[in-house]
Amino acid sequence: MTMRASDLDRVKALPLFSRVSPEVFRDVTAGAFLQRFPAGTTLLMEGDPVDFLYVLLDGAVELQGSWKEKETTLALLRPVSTFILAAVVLDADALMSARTLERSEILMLSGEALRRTMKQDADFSFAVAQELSGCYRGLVRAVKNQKLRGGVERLANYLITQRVRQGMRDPIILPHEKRVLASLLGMSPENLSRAFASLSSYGVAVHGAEVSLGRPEALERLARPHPLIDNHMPPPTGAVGKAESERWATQRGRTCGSVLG
Amino acid sequence: MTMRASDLDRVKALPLFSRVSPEVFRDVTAGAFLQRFPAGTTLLMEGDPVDFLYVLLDGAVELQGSWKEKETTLALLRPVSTFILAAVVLDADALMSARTLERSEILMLSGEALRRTMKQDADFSFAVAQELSGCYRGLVRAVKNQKLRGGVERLANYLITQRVRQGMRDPIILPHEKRVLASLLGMSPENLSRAFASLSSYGVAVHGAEVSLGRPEALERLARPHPLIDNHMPPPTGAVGKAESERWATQRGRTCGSVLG
DNA sequence: AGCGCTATTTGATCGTTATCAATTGAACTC
DNA sequence: GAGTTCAATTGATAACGATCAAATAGCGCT
Repeated sequence: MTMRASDLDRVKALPLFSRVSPEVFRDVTAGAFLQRFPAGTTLLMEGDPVDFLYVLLDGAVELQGSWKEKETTLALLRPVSTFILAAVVLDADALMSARTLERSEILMLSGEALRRTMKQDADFSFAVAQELSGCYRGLVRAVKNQKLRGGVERLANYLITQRVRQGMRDPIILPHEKRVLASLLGMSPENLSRAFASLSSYGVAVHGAEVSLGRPEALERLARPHPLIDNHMPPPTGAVGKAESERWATQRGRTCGSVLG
Repeated sequence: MTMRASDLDRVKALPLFSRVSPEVFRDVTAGAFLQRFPAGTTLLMEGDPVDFLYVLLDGAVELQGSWKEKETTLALLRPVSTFILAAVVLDADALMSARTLERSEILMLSGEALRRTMKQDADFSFAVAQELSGCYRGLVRAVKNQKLRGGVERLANYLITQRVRQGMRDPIILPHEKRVLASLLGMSPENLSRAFASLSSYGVAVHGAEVSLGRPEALERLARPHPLIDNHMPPPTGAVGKAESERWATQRGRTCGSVLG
């Protein structure tokens, strides 16, 4: 509907769509619509049927899971990212809730059209499979991060990852509220505060959302970042997808959300 | 090479291959070979390039991740399961090590042939995407399980899941060593022992690998199993894939390994 | 500026989990 | 059947993380 041509260009630039023919792109975006949501809007609840592939074009989205009154953040998304691709492919219910953290612009693509197009176009199907592989590997990293590291180590590695993503600038800017970050890192907000405090002896200084990594080498000796857990992707020059960044990690964007922050 | 026709049938029965044409199946299994490994063999190390899609036909395989001398089990596989599909699709390095827990028979399919076939056949690509979606969702469940529940709760839910998988028999049989189970559940072996002990007040009695759930309802009140975390798939009547079981979970086999046990 | 709301920090305490040490148990060898 | 080996259990202790309570800081609003 009311969507700028530049928005479509940004979607087309996603690795999921960058290599498909114009016809296929037209098919899969047929009936798509752009919506604006205020901060704190729940886009999708756990267990809901998923009718659309969501593409975050502006703002911020949190994916969360819950159990017994408890909630945890599974991923934090920044533009340009797609989400709940797996549920769309399987035409299954959502395993995560999605809510906006800020005022957001979100493009919604028909899940049915996406599945139909996949069955007709092997290249597109392949691109979806690559994207899903990237998402899968992002989650593998997240599980390893969660099970193998303690809270302080997770924070230290998060900071180092952010430093790389933000072009080695100092200070880095925390892209989200600390309580949200705490949930992503799998700890209570109180513990995140204390974790920051305990990193002060490694040169870390916090001023609101600004965090200065005074002595990065000292922090790295504690954090011990590892390429098979932390995807130290270079700063995004354009739209980058999970599959892209995973391929980058091997040898030689961002689409389903940065599971490790 | 030396592989029985019945083995190929079992592979063909996987949801990944069940709907493909005979020609496509021939293409993707071209140059495949069957290997037998003793218990404790490392098939693949973290960081290794992945040249094959592995299909576990007999035995048991553990997928594990490591960091700083620590190791954790990411999944335990039983026949018939494929593994490291995501790395094959991206032609990327393995994020997990794979090792046999028992003497195992493993079919190895050329990753290059698989990718080539995907690009030629939309239906096959779609099946791969569905399988990957199932694997992805399995990991989402695993992260929620790990971040939202405590050790005793994870064990309780594991036992309930096993009860369903084993056809509601009592006692259930633990399919793996307790130390491996502990690693899967994200706790030390000592703590697993204590977790079992603390479940005795809910009717759980352990005799070696036999675990009797004396009062399943009492255990369920503690465990609070949830369909968006625990995939209570009915006992396998044939080969079932992750995508299958995820689709089952929605509405209305097992391929990349049961991440939750 | 002053106010009210929320996020964050800090302190104290409690429960959970890991670790070390030692014992028990079971399977296998000789 | 005694002895060896490794898994599993049990106990003691320490590290870690969660929770409650209270104080502080930051922010938008009037």
